[in-house]
Amino acid sequence: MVKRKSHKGDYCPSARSLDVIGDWWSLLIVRDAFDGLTRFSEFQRSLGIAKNILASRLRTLTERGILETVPAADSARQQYRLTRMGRDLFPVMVALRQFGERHLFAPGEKHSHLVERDTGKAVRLDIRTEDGRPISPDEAVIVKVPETDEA
Amino acid sequence: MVKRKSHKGDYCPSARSLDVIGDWWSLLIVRDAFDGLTRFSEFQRSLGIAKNILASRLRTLTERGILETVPAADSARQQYRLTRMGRDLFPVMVALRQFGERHLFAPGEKHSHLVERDTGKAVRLDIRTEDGRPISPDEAVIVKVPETDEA
DNA sequence: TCAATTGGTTTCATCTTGAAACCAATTGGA
DNA sequence: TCCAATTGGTTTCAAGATGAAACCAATTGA
Repeated sequence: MVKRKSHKGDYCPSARSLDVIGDWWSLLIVRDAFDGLTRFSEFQRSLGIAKNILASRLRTLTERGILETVPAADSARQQYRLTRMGRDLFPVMVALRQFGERHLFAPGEKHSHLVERDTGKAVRLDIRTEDGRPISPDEAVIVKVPETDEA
Repeated sequence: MVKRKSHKGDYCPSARSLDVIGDWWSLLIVRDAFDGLTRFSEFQRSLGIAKNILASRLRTLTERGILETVPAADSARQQYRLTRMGRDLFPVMVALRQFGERHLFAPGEKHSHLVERDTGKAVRLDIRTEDGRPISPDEAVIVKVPETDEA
């Protein structure tokens, strides 16, 4: 779905990612999948999404390799589960969460938290160089791919 | 814009974030802003977005505190610049980029890179506990806010 | 000074979304 | 075992969002 415009050919990896999961519902579905939901009705109840839209989103997420359907275990129905690729969206979820926590809640307003299972410690994202040094955003620059011979 | 549904009241910070920047164009505009673009025409050329849609997005991003307009420096026209809040979207951009690099490019296919300005070293995201231990996604769990008195 | 560019707005056709009705298959309970 | 409810959708249709193009005032540049 989402025909309006495609960035599939873009050299920017962020743009391609948005091409795959950049609509309103897809990432919320993925979030719920991380939260353990697997069934059509669970997603629908959780999100309050129209059923036709949910069906469409589950279909494209599956086509694109973010979700997979597994025949079942206890039931004749199917389950939707995150693929390896889908699980690799975890940092995106954490980043969105961290931004929301910081800016979108009033002081004192309650929200859910992401913690390590065994210790209960908060989970955070760090931006680092490949050799492990933490850096701040303004020290990072994007190096474009050479199109003709310009840097 | 984007009237279809709101998650403003949601207790999940990710959902609220998607409420603010979760449409097709907004994050691409933010990406370009990180890349140094400031002018209406620059965004339009870079994204190939319809002008009415761009105007609408710039307006709501500004209303929501992601961008701000600064009167100018060399010109009578305005500039759009990331606010502090907007700059805090950087980890989201990096996360999307990292996902795209990993899964959305054919082996050998070229893409832009994010590097530290001074050293040229690649920039990556790490998921860690608050005390700095790196952890994997499946060790993290979401703790919901107690609604009535259920955990 | 005059043409081109910028930064939009308006209009309109097309596409997407959402709500509701509908339906076959599955499941759960009496 | 039988029937009702639930699940996992699809179809239909109205309303909303998007995109292209035309248009326009203000700015800039030569």
